[in-house]
Amino acid sequence: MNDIQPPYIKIQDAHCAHDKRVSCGNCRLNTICLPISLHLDDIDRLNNIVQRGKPLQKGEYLYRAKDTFDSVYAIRSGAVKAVSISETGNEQVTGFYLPGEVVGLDGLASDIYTNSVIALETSSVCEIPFNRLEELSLQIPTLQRHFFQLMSREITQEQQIITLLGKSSAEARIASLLLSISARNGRRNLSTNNFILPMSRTDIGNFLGLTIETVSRIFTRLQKNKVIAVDKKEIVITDMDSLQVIAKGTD
Amino acid sequence: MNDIQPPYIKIQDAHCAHDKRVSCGNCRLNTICLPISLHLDDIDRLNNIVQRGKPLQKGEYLYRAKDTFDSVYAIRSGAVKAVSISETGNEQVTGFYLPGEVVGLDGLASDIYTNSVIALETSSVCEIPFNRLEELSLQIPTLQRHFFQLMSREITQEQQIITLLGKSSAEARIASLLLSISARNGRRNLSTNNFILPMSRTDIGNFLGLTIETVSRIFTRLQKNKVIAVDKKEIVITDMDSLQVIAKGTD
DNA sequence: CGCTGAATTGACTACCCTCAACATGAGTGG
DNA sequence: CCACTCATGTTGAGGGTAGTCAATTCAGCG
Repeated sequence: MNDIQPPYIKIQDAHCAHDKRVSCGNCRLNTICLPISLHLDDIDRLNNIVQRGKPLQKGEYLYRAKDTFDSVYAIRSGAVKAVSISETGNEQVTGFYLPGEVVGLDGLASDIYTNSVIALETSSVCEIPFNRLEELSLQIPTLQRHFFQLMSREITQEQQIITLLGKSSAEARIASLLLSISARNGRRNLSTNNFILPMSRTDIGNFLGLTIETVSRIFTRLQKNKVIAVDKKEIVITDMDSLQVIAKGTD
Repeated sequence: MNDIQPPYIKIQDAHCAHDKRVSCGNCRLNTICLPISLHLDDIDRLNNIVQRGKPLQKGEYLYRAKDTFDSVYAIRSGAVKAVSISETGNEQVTGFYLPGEVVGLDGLASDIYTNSVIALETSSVCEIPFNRLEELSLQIPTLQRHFFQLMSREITQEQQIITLLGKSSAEARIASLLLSISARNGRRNLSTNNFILPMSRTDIGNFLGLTIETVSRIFTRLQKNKVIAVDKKEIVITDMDSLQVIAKGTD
Protein backbone atom coordinates (compact mmCIF):
# COMPACT_ATOMS: atom_id res chain seq x y z
CA MET A 1 0.00 0.00 0.00
CA ASN A 2 3.02 2.29 0.34
CA ASP A 3 2.91 4.17 -2.94
CA ILE A 4 -0.75 3.82 -3.86
CA GLN A 5 -2.31 7.26 -3.88
CA PRO A 6 -5.87 7.89 -2.79
CA PRO A 7 -7.68 9.03 -5.91
CA TYR A 8 -8.27 12.56 -4.65
CA ILE A 9 -4.54 13.19 -4.54
CA LYS A 10 -3.40 13.87 -8.06
CA ILE A 11 -0.66 11.59 -9.26
CA GLN A 12 1.57 14.37 -10.47
CA ASP A 13 1.54 15.94 -7.02
CA ALA A 14 3.58 13.08 -5.64
CA HIS A 15 6.76 14.49 -4.24
CA CYS A 16 9.28 13.80 -6.98
CA ALA A 17 7.32 13.03 -10.11
CA HIS A 18 8.40 16.23 -11.84
CA ASP A 19 11.94 16.14 -10.53
CA LYS A 20 14.33 16.68 -13.43
CA ARG A 21 17.18 14.99 -11.62
CA VAL A 22 15.67 11.52 -11.84
CA SER A 23 17.84 9.26 -14.02
CA CYS A 24 16.67 6.30 -16.06
CA GLY A 25 18.45 4.01 -13.63
CA ASN A 26 16.44 5.05 -10.61
CA CYS A 27 13.18 6.05 -12.30
CA ARG A 28 10.14 4.24 -10.89
CA LEU A 29 8.85 3.75 -14.42
CA ASN A 30 11.87 2.09 -15.93
CA THR A 31 10.31 -1.35 -15.94
CA ILE A 32 7.63 0.06 -18.23
CA CYS A 33 9.40 2.36 -20.65
CA LEU A 34 12.87 0.80 -20.57
CA PRO A 35 14.14 -2.65 -21.42
CA ILE A 36 14.48 -4.48 -18.14
CA SER A 37 17.17 -6.53 -19.77
CA LEU A 38 19.56 -3.64 -20.44
CA HIS A 39 22.93 -3.84 -18.81
CA LEU A 40 23.60 -1.19 -16.17
CA ASP A 41 26.29 0.49 -18.29
CA ASP A 42 23.88 0.60 -21.21
CA ILE A 43 21.18 2.19 -19.09
CA ASP A 44 23.70 4.89 -18.26
CA ARG A 45 24.48 5.43 -21.92
CA LEU A 46 20.79 5.76 -22.66
CA ASN A 47 20.33 8.04 -19.70
CA ASN A 48 23.01 10.33 -21.08
CA ILE A 49 21.10 11.10 -24.23
CA VAL A 50 17.79 11.70 -22.48
CA GLN A 51 16.82 15.34 -22.04
CA ARG A 52 14.43 16.39 -19.31
CA GLY A 53 12.77 19.76 -19.74
CA LYS A 54 10.39 21.74 -17.62
CA PRO A 55 6.89 20.34 -17.19
CA LEU A 56 4.14 21.07 -19.69
CA GLN A 57 1.08 22.87 -18.39
CA LYS A 58 -2.42 21.67 -19.20
CA GLY A 59 -3.27 22.44 -22.81
CA GLU A 60 0.34 23.00 -23.89
CA TYR A 61 1.62 21.23 -26.97
CA LEU A 62 4.52 18.78 -26.74
CA TYR A 63 4.74 18.94 -30.53
CA ARG A 64 2.41 19.72 -33.38
CA ALA A 65 1.49 17.79 -36.51
CA LYS A 66 3.85 18.69 -39.36
CA ASP A 67 6.64 19.71 -36.99
CA THR A 68 9.87 18.10 -38.13
CA PHE A 69 10.48 14.88 -36.27
CA ASP A 70 13.58 14.64 -34.15
CA SER A 71 12.65 13.04 -30.84
CA VAL A 72 10.42 10.53 -29.17
CA TYR A 73 9.14 11.28 -25.68
CA ALA A 74 8.50 9.12 -22.63
CA ILE A 75 5.76 10.45 -20.39
CA ARG A 76 7.12 10.75 -16.86
CA SER A 77 4.16 12.26 -15.04
CA GLY A 78 0.73 13.57 -15.92
CA ALA A 79 -1.06 12.54 -19.09
CA VAL A 80 -1.26 13.62 -22.73
CA LYS A 81 -3.48 13.04 -25.71
CA ALA A 82 -2.46 12.53 -29.34
CA VAL A 83 -4.67 14.29 -31.87
CA SER A 84 -4.66 14.04 -35.63
CA ILE A 85 -6.33 16.71 -37.71
CA SER A 86 -7.96 15.65 -40.95
CA GLU A 87 -7.96 17.73 -44.11
CA THR A 88 -11.43 18.98 -43.22
CA GLY A 89 -10.15 20.31 -39.93
CA ASN A 90 -11.85 17.68 -37.81
CA GLU A 91 -9.87 16.67 -34.78
CA GLN A 92 -9.58 13.01 -33.88
CA VAL A 93 -8.03 11.86 -30.62
CA THR A 94 -5.95 8.82 -31.54
CA GLY A 95 -4.72 7.94 -28.09
CA PHE A 96 -4.12 8.81 -24.47
CA TYR A 97 -0.66 8.32 -23.00
CA LEU A 98 0.09 7.82 -19.31
CA PRO A 99 3.39 7.77 -17.40
CA GLY A 100 5.83 5.19 -18.70
CA GLU A 101 4.37 5.30 -22.20
CA VAL A 102 6.11 6.68 -25.27
CA VAL A 103 4.78 9.14 -27.85
CA GLY A 104 6.21 10.38 -31.11
CA LEU A 105 6.64 7.06 -32.89
CA ASP A 106 4.34 8.31 -35.65
CA GLY A 107 6.97 10.84 -36.71
CA LEU A 108 9.58 8.43 -38.03
CA ALA A 109 7.69 7.44 -41.14
CA SER A 110 8.09 10.67 -43.03
CA ASP A 111 10.27 12.87 -40.79
CA ILE A 112 7.31 14.94 -39.64
CA TYR A 113 4.86 14.17 -36.88
CA THR A 114 1.41 13.23 -38.08
CA ASN A 115 -0.22 13.94 -34.72
CA SER A 116 -0.17 16.76 -32.27
CA VAL A 117 0.41 15.86 -28.63
CA ILE A 118 -1.24 17.99 -25.94
CA ALA A 119 -0.93 17.84 -22.16
CA LEU A 120 -4.17 16.93 -20.37
CA GLU A 121 -2.72 18.08 -17.06
CA THR A 122 0.65 19.24 -15.79
CA SER A 123 3.00 16.67 -17.27
CA SER A 124 6.72 16.10 -17.51
CA VAL A 125 8.40 14.16 -20.27
CA CYS A 126 11.77 12.68 -21.12
CA GLU A 127 12.90 13.71 -24.58
CA ILE A 128 14.94 11.13 -26.45
CA PRO A 129 16.61 12.55 -29.58
CA PHE A 130 16.01 9.98 -32.24
CA ASN A 131 19.27 10.15 -34.15
CA ARG A 132 21.15 9.60 -30.90
CA LEU A 133 18.87 6.69 -30.07
CA GLU A 134 19.39 5.30 -33.54
CA GLU A 135 23.18 5.38 -33.18
CA LEU A 136 23.00 3.81 -29.77
CA SER A 137 20.73 1.08 -31.11
CA LEU A 138 23.43 0.09 -33.59
CA GLN A 139 25.84 -0.39 -30.71
CA ILE A 140 23.50 -2.05 -28.24
CA PRO A 141 21.57 -4.89 -29.92
CA THR A 142 19.18 -5.31 -27.02
CA LEU A 143 18.27 -1.63 -27.30
CA GLN A 144 17.49 -2.04 -30.97
CA ARG A 145 15.39 -5.05 -30.12
CA HIS A 146 13.63 -3.14 -27.38
CA PHE A 147 12.82 -0.27 -29.63
CA PHE A 148 11.42 -2.58 -32.27
CA GLN A 149 9.26 -4.10 -29.57
CA LEU A 150 8.13 -0.70 -28.37
CA MET A 151 6.89 0.16 -31.83
CA SER A 152 5.29 -3.23 -32.23
CA ARG A 153 3.43 -2.73 -28.96
CA GLU A 154 2.11 0.56 -30.27
CA ILE A 155 0.87 -1.29 -33.35
CA THR A 156 -0.91 -3.99 -31.37
CA GLN A 157 -2.47 -1.45 -29.05
CA GLU A 158 -3.83 0.51 -31.97
CA GLN A 159 -5.23 -2.68 -33.41
CA GLN A 160 -7.06 -3.17 -30.13
CA ILE A 161 -8.51 0.31 -30.51
CA ILE A 162 -9.62 -0.56 -34.03
CA THR A 163 -11.33 -3.64 -32.62
CA LEU A 164 -12.91 -1.49 -29.95
CA LEU A 165 -14.30 1.01 -32.44
CA GLY A 166 -15.48 -1.81 -34.66
CA LYS A 167 -17.82 -3.22 -32.07
CA SER A 168 -21.07 -1.37 -31.88
CA SER A 169 -22.13 -0.64 -28.33
CA ALA A 170 -21.26 2.68 -26.79
CA GLU A 171 -21.41 1.07 -23.36
CA ALA A 172 -18.78 -1.49 -24.37
CA ARG A 173 -16.46 1.21 -25.63
CA ILE A 174 -16.63 3.20 -22.42
CA ALA A 175 -16.20 0.08 -20.33
CA SER A 176 -13.14 -0.89 -22.36
CA LEU A 177 -11.59 2.51 -21.95
CA LEU A 178 -12.10 2.40 -18.20
CA LEU A 179 -10.58 -1.07 -18.02
CA SER A 180 -7.64 0.05 -20.13
CA ILE A 181 -6.89 2.95 -17.83
CA SER A 182 -7.40 0.73 -14.82
CA ALA A 183 -4.91 -1.83 -16.12
CA ARG A 184 -2.34 0.80 -17.01
CA ASN A 185 -2.64 2.24 -13.51
CA GLY A 186 -2.09 -1.25 -12.19
CA ARG A 187 1.22 -1.51 -14.04
CA ARG A 188 2.35 1.57 -12.17
CA ASN A 189 1.23 0.07 -8.85
CA LEU A 190 -1.64 2.50 -8.55
CA SER A 191 -5.16 1.49 -7.66
CA THR A 192 -7.03 -0.33 -10.40
CA ASN A 193 -10.45 0.37 -8.87
CA ASN A 194 -10.11 3.95 -8.10
CA PHE A 195 -8.65 6.70 -10.23
CA ILE A 196 -8.97 10.15 -11.75
CA LEU A 197 -9.71 10.43 -15.44
CA PRO A 198 -7.19 12.90 -16.83
CA MET A 199 -9.27 13.68 -19.91
CA SER A 200 -12.54 15.53 -20.48
CA ARG A 201 -15.80 13.96 -21.61
CA THR A 202 -15.26 15.66 -24.93
CA ASP A 203 -11.91 13.92 -25.37
CA ILE A 204 -13.40 10.57 -24.40
CA GLY A 205 -16.22 11.01 -26.88
CA ASN A 206 -13.89 12.09 -29.63
CA PHE A 207 -11.58 9.14 -28.99
CA LEU A 208 -14.38 6.57 -28.87
CA GLY A 209 -16.40 7.96 -31.74
CA LEU A 210 -19.27 9.05 -29.49
CA THR A 211 -20.87 12.38 -28.66
CA ILE A 212 -20.28 14.00 -25.32
CA GLU A 213 -23.95 13.51 -24.44
CA THR A 214 -23.74 9.80 -25.02
CA VAL A 215 -20.61 9.56 -22.89
CA SER A 216 -22.36 11.38 -20.09
CA ARG A 217 -25.44 9.19 -20.32
CA ILE A 218 -23.39 5.99 -20.29
CA PHE A 219 -21.56 7.13 -17.16
CA THR A 220 -24.81 7.79 -15.34
CA ARG A 221 -26.28 4.51 -16.56
CA LEU A 222 -23.24 2.55 -15.37
CA GLN A 223 -23.56 4.33 -12.06
CA LYS A 224 -27.26 3.50 -11.79
CA ASN A 225 -26.41 -0.13 -12.43
CA LYS A 226 -23.87 -0.06 -9.58
CA VAL A 227 -20.97 -0.89 -11.89
CA ILE A 228 -19.03 2.28 -11.24
CA ALA A 229 -19.32 5.37 -9.10
CA VAL A 230 -18.65 8.66 -10.84
CA ASP A 231 -17.93 12.00 -9.30
CA LYS A 232 -16.84 14.35 -12.06
CA LYS A 233 -13.47 12.96 -13.10
CA GLU A 234 -13.12 10.54 -10.23
CA ILE A 235 -14.03 6.95 -11.07
CA VAL A 236 -14.54 4.09 -8.64
CA ILE A 237 -15.05 0.69 -10.21
CA THR A 238 -17.43 -1.06 -7.85
CA ASP A 239 -18.13 -4.15 -9.93
CA MET A 240 -15.10 -5.10 -11.97
CA ASP A 241 -16.64 -8.35 -13.20
CA SER A 242 -19.70 -6.64 -14.63
CA LEU A 243 -17.53 -4.00 -16.26
CA GLN A 244 -15.55 -6.71 -18.00
CA VAL A 245 -18.72 -8.40 -19.19
CA ILE A 246 -19.99 -5.10 -20.55
CA ALA A 247 -16.68 -4.43 -22.28
CA LYS A 248 -16.78 -7.76 -24.04
CA GLY A 249 -20.28 -7.03 -25.30
CA THR A 250 -23.54 -8.78 -24.66
CA ASP A 251 -23.65 -10.56 -28.04
CA MET B 1 0.70 1.47 -70.21
CA ASN B 2 2.91 -1.59 -70.42
CA ASP B 3 2.21 -3.17 -67.05
CA ILE B 4 -1.21 -1.79 -66.23
CA GLN B 5 -3.68 -4.67 -66.18
CA PRO B 6 -7.30 -4.23 -67.22
CA PRO B 7 -9.34 -4.86 -64.10
CA TYR B 8 -10.92 -8.05 -65.34
CA ILE B 9 -7.52 -9.68 -65.53
CA LYS B 10 -6.58 -10.62 -62.01
CA ILE B 11 -3.33 -9.14 -60.83
CA GLN B 12 -1.88 -12.39 -59.66
CA ASP B 13 -2.36 -13.90 -63.08
CA ALA B 14 0.31 -11.65 -64.54
CA HIS B 15 3.02 -13.80 -65.96
CA CYS B 16 5.69 -13.68 -63.28
CA ALA B 17 4.00 -12.42 -60.12
CA HIS B 18 4.28 -15.79 -58.37
CA ASP B 19 7.71 -16.59 -59.71
CA LYS B 20 9.93 -17.69 -56.86
CA ARG B 21 13.09 -16.73 -58.71
CA VAL B 22 12.49 -13.00 -58.48
CA SER B 23 15.15 -11.33 -56.35
CA CYS B 24 14.77 -8.16 -54.29
CA GLY B 25 17.01 -6.38 -56.78
CA ASN B 26 14.77 -6.93 -59.78
CA CYS B 27 11.37 -7.08 -58.02
CA ARG B 28 8.87 -4.59 -59.39
CA LEU B 29 7.77 -3.80 -55.85
CA ASN B 30 11.13 -2.91 -54.38
CA THR B 31 10.45 0.81 -54.38
CA ILE B 32 7.53 0.12 -52.05
CA CYS B 33 8.70 -2.55 -49.65
CA LEU B 34 12.44 -1.85 -49.78
CA PRO B 35 14.52 1.17 -48.94
CA ILE B 36 15.22 2.86 -52.25
CA SER B 37 18.36 4.23 -50.67
CA LEU B 38 19.97 0.86 -50.01
CA HIS B 39 23.31 0.22 -51.68
CA LEU B 40 23.28 -2.54 -54.30
CA ASP B 41 25.49 -4.79 -52.19
CA ASP B 42 23.15 -4.30 -49.25
CA ILE B 43 20.13 -5.22 -51.35
CA ASP B 44 21.92 -8.44 -52.18
CA ARG B 45 22.58 -9.14 -48.51
CA LEU B 46 18.93 -8.57 -47.75
CA ASN B 47 17.89 -10.69 -50.70
CA ASN B 48 19.97 -13.56 -49.34
CA ILE B 49 17.95 -13.83 -46.14
CA VAL B 50 14.56 -13.62 -47.86
CA GLN B 51 12.75 -16.94 -48.27
CA ARG B 52 10.16 -17.38 -50.99
CA GLY B 53 7.76 -20.27 -50.53
CA LYS B 54 4.94 -21.60 -52.61
CA PRO B 55 1.85 -19.40 -53.00
CA LEU B 56 -0.96 -19.43 -50.46
CA GLN B 57 -4.37 -20.46 -51.72
CA LYS B 58 -7.46 -18.42 -50.86
CA GLY B 59 -8.44 -18.99 -47.24
CA GLU B 60 -5.06 -20.39 -46.20
CA TYR B 61 -3.35 -18.95 -43.15
CA LEU B 62 0.04 -17.29 -43.42
CA TYR B 63 0.26 -17.50 -39.66
CA ARG B 64 -2.13 -17.70 -36.77
CA ALA B 65 -2.54 -15.61 -33.65
CA LYS B 66 -0.44 -17.06 -30.82
CA ASP B 67 2.01 -18.71 -33.20
CA THR B 68 5.54 -17.91 -32.12
CA PHE B 69 6.89 -14.94 -33.99
CA ASP B 70 9.93 -15.44 -36.14
CA SER B 71 9.37 -13.68 -39.44
CA VAL B 72 7.78 -10.70 -41.10
CA TYR B 73 6.33 -11.13 -44.58
CA ALA B 74 6.19 -8.89 -47.63
CA ILE B 75 3.20 -9.53 -49.86
CA ARG B 76 4.42 -10.15 -53.39
CA SER B 77 1.15 -10.91 -55.15
CA GLY B 78 -2.49 -11.35 -54.22
CA ALA B 79 -3.93 -9.91 -51.03
CA VAL B 80 -4.33 -10.90 -47.39
CA LYS B 81 -6.33 -9.79 -44.37
CA ALA B 82 -5.18 -9.55 -40.76
CA VAL B 83 -7.72 -10.72 -38.20
CA SER B 84 -7.61 -10.48 -34.44
CA ILE B 85 -9.84 -12.67 -32.33
CA SER B 86 -11.15 -11.25 -29.08
CA GLU B 87 -11.65 -13.25 -25.89
CA THR B 88 -15.31 -13.63 -26.76
CA GLY B 89 -14.40 -15.23 -30.06
CA ASN B 90 -15.43 -12.24 -32.16
CA GLU B 91 -13.31 -11.75 -35.21
CA GLN B 92 -12.14 -8.29 -36.14
CA VAL B 93 -10.41 -7.54 -39.42
CA THR B 94 -7.64 -5.10 -38.53
CA GLY B 95 -6.28 -4.55 -42.01
CA PHE B 96 -5.94 -5.54 -45.63
CA TYR B 97 -2.48 -5.90 -47.14
CA LEU B 98 -1.68 -5.61 -50.84
CA PRO B 99 1.51 -6.36 -52.81
CA GLY B 100 4.53 -4.44 -51.54
CA GLU B 101 3.11 -4.18 -48.02
CA VAL B 102 4.50 -5.94 -44.97
CA VAL B 103 2.63 -8.01 -42.37
CA GLY B 104 3.76 -9.55 -39.11
CA LEU B 105 5.00 -6.44 -37.35
CA ASP B 106 2.50 -7.08 -34.56
CA GLY B 107 4.43 -10.17 -33.52
CA LEU B 108 7.56 -8.46 -32.25
CA ALA B 109 6.01 -7.05 -29.13
CA SER B 110 5.66 -10.29 -27.23
CA ASP B 111 7.22 -12.93 -29.48
CA ILE B 112 3.84 -14.25 -30.59
CA TYR B 113 1.61 -12.90 -33.32
CA THR B 114 -1.51 -11.16 -32.07
CA ASN B 115 -3.29 -11.45 -35.40
CA SER B 116 -3.95 -14.21 -37.87
CA VAL B 117 -3.21 -13.47 -41.50
CA ILE B 118 -5.35 -15.14 -44.16
CA ALA B 119 -5.06 -15.08 -47.95
CA LEU B 120 -8.00 -13.41 -49.70
CA GLU B 121 -6.93 -14.90 -53.00
CA THR B 122 -3.94 -16.83 -54.32
CA SER B 123 -1.01 -14.92 -52.89
CA SER B 124 2.74 -15.25 -52.70
CA VAL B 125 4.85 -13.75 -49.95
CA CYS B 126 8.50 -13.12 -49.16
CA GLU B 127 9.39 -14.40 -45.70
CA ILE B 128 12.01 -12.37 -43.87
CA PRO B 129 13.31 -14.16 -40.76
CA PHE B 130 13.37 -11.51 -38.09
CA ASN B 131 16.53 -12.47 -36.23
CA ARG B 132 18.46 -12.37 -39.50
CA LEU B 133 16.93 -9.00 -40.32
CA GLU B 134 17.80 -7.78 -36.87
CA GLU B 135 21.46 -8.76 -37.25
CA LEU B 136 21.63 -7.20 -40.68
CA SER B 137 20.08 -4.00 -39.31
CA LEU B 138 22.96 -3.68 -36.89
CA GLN B 139 25.40 -3.80 -39.79
CA ILE B 140 23.47 -1.62 -42.25
CA PRO B 141 22.32 1.59 -40.53
CA THR B 142 20.05 2.58 -43.42
CA LEU B 143 18.30 -0.76 -43.14
CA GLN B 144 17.68 -0.18 -39.45
CA ARG B 145 16.33 3.24 -40.28
CA HIS B 146 14.15 1.82 -43.00
CA PHE B 147 12.70 -0.79 -40.73
CA PHE B 148 11.92 1.79 -38.06
CA GLN B 149 10.15 3.79 -40.74
CA LEU B 150 8.24 0.77 -41.93
CA MET B 151 6.87 0.22 -38.44
CA SER B 152 6.12 3.90 -38.03
CA ARG B 153 4.17 3.85 -41.27
CA GLU B 154 2.11 0.98 -39.92
CA ILE B 155 1.38 3.06 -36.82
CA THR B 156 0.29 6.12 -38.78
CA GLN B 157 -1.86 4.03 -41.07
CA GLU B 158 -3.62 2.48 -38.14
CA GLN B 159 -4.20 5.91 -36.68
CA GLN B 160 -5.88 6.83 -39.93
CA ILE B 161 -8.13 3.81 -39.55
CA ILE B 162 -8.97 4.92 -36.02
CA THR B 163 -9.87 8.33 -37.41
CA LEU B 164 -11.95 6.63 -40.07
CA LEU B 165 -13.88 4.55 -37.55
CA GLY B 166 -14.33 7.55 -35.30
CA LYS B 167 -16.27 9.47 -37.91
CA SER B 168 -19.86 8.48 -38.08
CA SER B 169 -21.09 8.03 -41.61
CA ALA B 170 -21.05 4.57 -43.14
CA GLU B 171 -20.83 6.17 -46.57
CA ALA B 172 -17.66 8.02 -45.61
CA ARG B 173 -16.05 4.82 -44.34
CA ILE B 174 -16.72 2.93 -47.54
CA ALA B 175 -15.58 5.86 -49.66
CA SER B 176 -12.34 6.07 -47.67
CA LEU B 177 -11.66 2.37 -48.08
CA LEU B 178 -12.18 2.60 -51.83
CA LEU B 179 -9.87 5.60 -52.04
CA SER B 180 -7.26 3.80 -49.97
CA ILE B 181 -7.26 0.79 -52.26
CA SER B 182 -7.26 3.07 -55.28
CA ALA B 183 -4.21 4.96 -54.04
CA ARG B 184 -2.35 1.79 -53.16
CA ASN B 185 -3.02 0.46 -56.64
CA GLY B 186 -1.65 3.71 -58.01
CA ARG B 187 1.63 3.16 -56.19
CA ARG B 188 1.97 -0.10 -58.08
CA ASN B 189 1.20 1.62 -61.39
CA LEU B 190 -2.18 -0.06 -61.63
CA SER B 191 -5.37 1.77 -62.48
CA THR B 192 -6.71 4.01 -59.71
CA ASN B 193 -10.21 4.13 -61.18
CA ASN B 194 -10.77 0.59 -61.98
CA PHE B 195 -9.99 -2.44 -59.84
CA ILE B 196 -11.11 -5.70 -58.31
CA LEU B 197 -11.85 -5.78 -54.60
CA PRO B 198 -10.01 -8.78 -53.22
CA MET B 199 -12.18 -9.03 -50.10
CA SER B 200 -15.79 -10.03 -49.48
CA ARG B 201 -18.53 -7.70 -48.31
CA THR B 202 -18.39 -9.48 -44.98
CA ASP B 203 -14.71 -8.59 -44.60
CA ILE B 204 -15.36 -4.99 -45.59
CA GLY B 205 -18.17 -4.71 -43.07
CA ASN B 206 -16.14 -6.33 -40.34
CA PHE B 207 -13.19 -4.03 -41.01
CA LEU B 208 -15.29 -0.86 -41.13
CA GLY B 209 -17.55 -1.71 -38.21
CA LEU B 210 -20.62 -2.08 -40.42
CA THR B 211 -22.98 -4.94 -41.20
CA ILE B 212 -22.86 -6.66 -44.54
CA GLU B 213 -26.32 -5.32 -45.39
CA THR B 214 -25.20 -1.74 -44.84
CA VAL B 215 -22.13 -2.27 -47.00
CA SER B 216 -24.33 -3.59 -49.77
CA ARG B 217 -26.77 -0.72 -49.48
CA ILE B 218 -24.00 1.88 -49.60
CA PHE B 219 -22.54 0.31 -52.72
CA THR B 220 -25.86 0.46 -54.50
CA ARG B 221 -26.47 4.00 -53.29
CA LEU B 222 -23.07 5.17 -54.54
CA GLN B 223 -23.84 3.51 -57.83
CA LYS B 224 -27.25 5.21 -58.08
CA ASN B 225 -25.53 8.52 -57.47
CA LYS B 226 -23.11 7.83 -60.34
CA VAL B 227 -20.07 7.93 -58.06
CA ILE B 228 -18.95 4.38 -58.72
CA ALA B 229 -20.02 1.44 -60.84
CA VAL B 230 -20.15 -1.90 -59.07
CA ASP B 231 -20.28 -5.33 -60.61
CA LYS B 232 -19.75 -7.87 -57.87
CA LYS B 233 -16.12 -7.31 -56.86
CA GLU B 234 -15.23 -5.08 -59.75
CA ILE B 235 -15.23 -1.38 -58.95
CA VAL B 236 -15.06 1.51 -61.36
CA ILE B 237 -14.73 4.94 -59.82
CA THR B 238 -16.64 7.22 -62.14
CA ASP B 239 -16.54 10.39 -60.08
CA MET B 240 -13.34 10.58 -58.06
CA ASP B 241 -14.03 14.11 -56.82
CA SER B 242 -17.40 13.20 -55.35
CA LEU B 243 -15.91 10.13 -53.75
CA GLN B 244 -13.30 12.27 -52.03
CA VAL B 245 -15.96 14.69 -50.82
CA ILE B 246 -17.98 11.80 -49.42
CA ALA B 247 -14.91 10.34 -47.73
CA LYS B 248 -14.18 13.62 -45.99
CA GLY B 249 -17.73 13.73 -44.65
CA THR B 250 -20.49 16.20 -45.26
CA ASP B 251 -20.22 17.91 -41.89
C1' DC C 1 -30.05 -30.33 -60.75
C1' DG C 2 -30.10 -28.99 -56.11
C1' DC C 3 -26.95 -27.37 -52.62
C1' DT C 4 -24.28 -23.87 -50.44
C1' DG C 5 -22.45 -19.42 -49.46
C1' DA C 6 -22.41 -14.56 -50.79
C1' DA C 7 -24.91 -10.59 -51.90
C1' DT C 8 -29.00 -7.79 -52.42
C1' DT C 9 -33.31 -5.73 -51.03
C1' DG C 10 -37.21 -4.68 -47.91
C1' DA C 11 -39.64 -3.76 -43.44
C1' DC C 12 -39.08 -2.71 -38.87
C1' DT C 13 -36.51 -1.43 -34.75
C1' DA C 14 -33.06 0.40 -31.69
C1' DC C 15 -29.35 2.93 -30.60
C1' DC C 16 -27.10 6.98 -30.84
C1' DC C 17 -27.02 11.77 -32.63
C1' DT C 18 -29.02 16.39 -32.80
C1' DC C 19 -30.95 20.15 -30.74
C1' DA C 20 -32.11 22.33 -26.69
C1' DA C 21 -32.44 23.64 -21.86
C1' DC C 22 -30.33 23.57 -17.66
C1' DA C 23 -26.69 22.78 -13.96
C1' DT C 24 -22.20 23.31 -12.17
C1' DG C 25 -17.78 25.30 -11.22
C1' DA C 26 -13.80 28.28 -12.11
C1' DG C 27 -12.27 32.62 -12.97
C1' DT C 28 -12.94 37.67 -13.24
C1' DG C 29 -14.20 42.10 -11.88
C1' DG C 30 -17.49 45.11 -9.63
C1' DC D 1 -19.47 39.10 -1.32
C1' DC D 2 -22.10 38.84 -5.41
C1' DA D 3 -22.86 39.05 -10.37
C1' DC D 4 -21.18 37.84 -14.58
C1' DT D 5 -19.12 35.08 -18.09
C1' DC D 6 -17.37 30.99 -20.05
C1' DA D 7 -16.32 26.20 -20.28
C1' DT D 8 -17.81 21.77 -19.09
C1' DG D 9 -21.11 18.47 -18.08
C1' DT D 10 -25.93 16.61 -17.41
C1' DT D 11 -30.59 15.63 -18.80
C1' DG D 12 -34.62 15.49 -21.88
C1' DA D 13 -37.31 15.06 -26.37
C1' DG D 14 -37.37 13.73 -31.06
C1' DG D 15 -35.41 12.16 -35.40
C1' DG D 16 -32.13 9.62 -38.44
C1' DT D 17 -28.78 6.24 -39.46
C1' DA D 18 -27.49 1.82 -39.30
C1' DG D 19 -28.66 -2.79 -37.17
C1' DT D 20 -31.83 -6.86 -37.05
C1' DC D 21 -34.67 -10.11 -39.12
C1' DA D 22 -36.30 -12.09 -43.19
C1' DA D 23 -37.05 -13.20 -48.08
C1' DT D 24 -34.96 -13.50 -52.52
C1' DT D 25 -31.45 -13.69 -56.08
C1' DC D 26 -27.27 -15.24 -57.90
C1' DA D 27 -22.92 -17.78 -58.80
C1' DG D 28 -20.14 -21.64 -58.08
C1' DC D 29 -19.84 -26.51 -57.66
C1' DG D 30 -20.39 -31.29 -56.67
